[in-house]
Amino acid sequence: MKKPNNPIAAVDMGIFRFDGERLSVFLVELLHGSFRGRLALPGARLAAEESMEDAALRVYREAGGDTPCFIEQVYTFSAVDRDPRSRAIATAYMAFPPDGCPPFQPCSKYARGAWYDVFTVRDLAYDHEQISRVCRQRIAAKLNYTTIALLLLPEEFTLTEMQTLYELCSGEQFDKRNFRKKIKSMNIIVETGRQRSGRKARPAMLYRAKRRSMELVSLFR
Amino acid sequence: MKKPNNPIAAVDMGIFRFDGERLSVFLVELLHGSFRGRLALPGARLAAEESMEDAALRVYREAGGDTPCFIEQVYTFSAVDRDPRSRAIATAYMAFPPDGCPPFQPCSKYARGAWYDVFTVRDLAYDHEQISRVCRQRIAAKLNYTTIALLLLPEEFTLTEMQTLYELCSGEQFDKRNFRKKIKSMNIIVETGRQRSGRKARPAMLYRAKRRSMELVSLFR
DNA sequence: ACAAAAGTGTTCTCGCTACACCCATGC
DNA sequence: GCATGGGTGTAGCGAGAACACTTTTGT
Repeated sequence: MKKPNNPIAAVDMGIFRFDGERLSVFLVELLHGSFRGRLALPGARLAAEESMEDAALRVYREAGGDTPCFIEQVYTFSAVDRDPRSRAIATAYMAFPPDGCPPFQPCSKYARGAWYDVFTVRDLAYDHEQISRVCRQRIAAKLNYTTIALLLLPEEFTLTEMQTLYELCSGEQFDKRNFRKKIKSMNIIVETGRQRSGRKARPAMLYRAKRRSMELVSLFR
Repeated sequence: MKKPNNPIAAVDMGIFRFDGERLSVFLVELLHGSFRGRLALPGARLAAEESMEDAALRVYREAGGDTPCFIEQVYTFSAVDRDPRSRAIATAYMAFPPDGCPPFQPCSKYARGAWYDVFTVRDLAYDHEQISRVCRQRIAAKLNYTTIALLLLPEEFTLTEMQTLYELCSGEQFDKRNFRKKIKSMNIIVETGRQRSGRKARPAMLYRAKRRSMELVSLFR
């Protein structure tokens, strides 16, 4: 019959941010284990009196964050050989830090941590490249029917930045006039009245989210 | 610090079918444990050398099925008190049996099994009512952007049956002419040429899926 | 002055919505 | 013959797609 050898339950966390130009994920360098020295998503074993959601928030803090402005369970990965040391299943979460939070400083269980472009990361530990890809796909999907973009963008953003986020995640280009018309007609953003200058071109209008929560809306496709 | 007390990993399986009138879920009566005598989704602990997907297929067979025509991971449930006996996390899967499969006969670990209307089931064991609801929501969501309906419908079906499925899951009514026009324009079904008679009204044309796999398409909303 | 990015409107097409009556069968 | 559910078409409207030039700033 089945062996009662119980796998370890763990949480792995994809922390994503968008700075107006690039979508990045926060990776840490592992200090121990067979993947020592490799980059990985922050993660932890599930503790006894802790739900996955609790564990996910703990992992987020161990990575150096305080309170995310968004967190969501993504998928559970359970391939038998995904951890060469011991049988482990990992439930992946993704989270976005709020705008203006201090730089992430991971706790001592990691060598260091830094942000990496989501579309070019390679050679992650475990199956974390796959996990990162699934998170990306989830973000891309949710851009089309929620206001998740407003949680990923900084508090004040330009419409060009917003369009860049959509284009990066969908892999296709949009017409500038149609994009702006669509977004403006949706009643989800307001002009701040302020402008962003300092770039070597005409300053852009800054906008902010009307509501800072993820809502279901019909956007593209 | 965290206690290394490792939770049990389990799979719970929502098996759904649609008979043309009602969406049903297969439930078993538990023989053991604190929920003895109660109805529950089929489930099992994850075995040592088995991925979640393997375990899900095993649970499907233990429930009396052979090979599902659709299976998908839905969500992982991990509330600390979801199992009063022991700390357990459950990854929920949903599956649909193929049309014409023999009636389900669950294995000896259950007292019996039967199909129950998804919208009226009550008093399930553990958090299985919640799991069943999340599966339902997943089905409702996927009806709008995939051809999952064709996997839930019998091999030959009428357009009225298909419309009933959409109406039950979405909770709203559709115009018959518009629904048929939309479905026919999508190039996903073909007429069989056969009709369904025996009802006390005009016989209905029977259709079948052009392809028997779930594809991404834009349908409603 | 020129390079760089911001900003802006109109036309056309196609898909969605609303809507009502006749048809084939069982009883 | 009547009750039941099956089947069909059209007109109007709104949303999405295609498309190019002017404006404002930095250097």
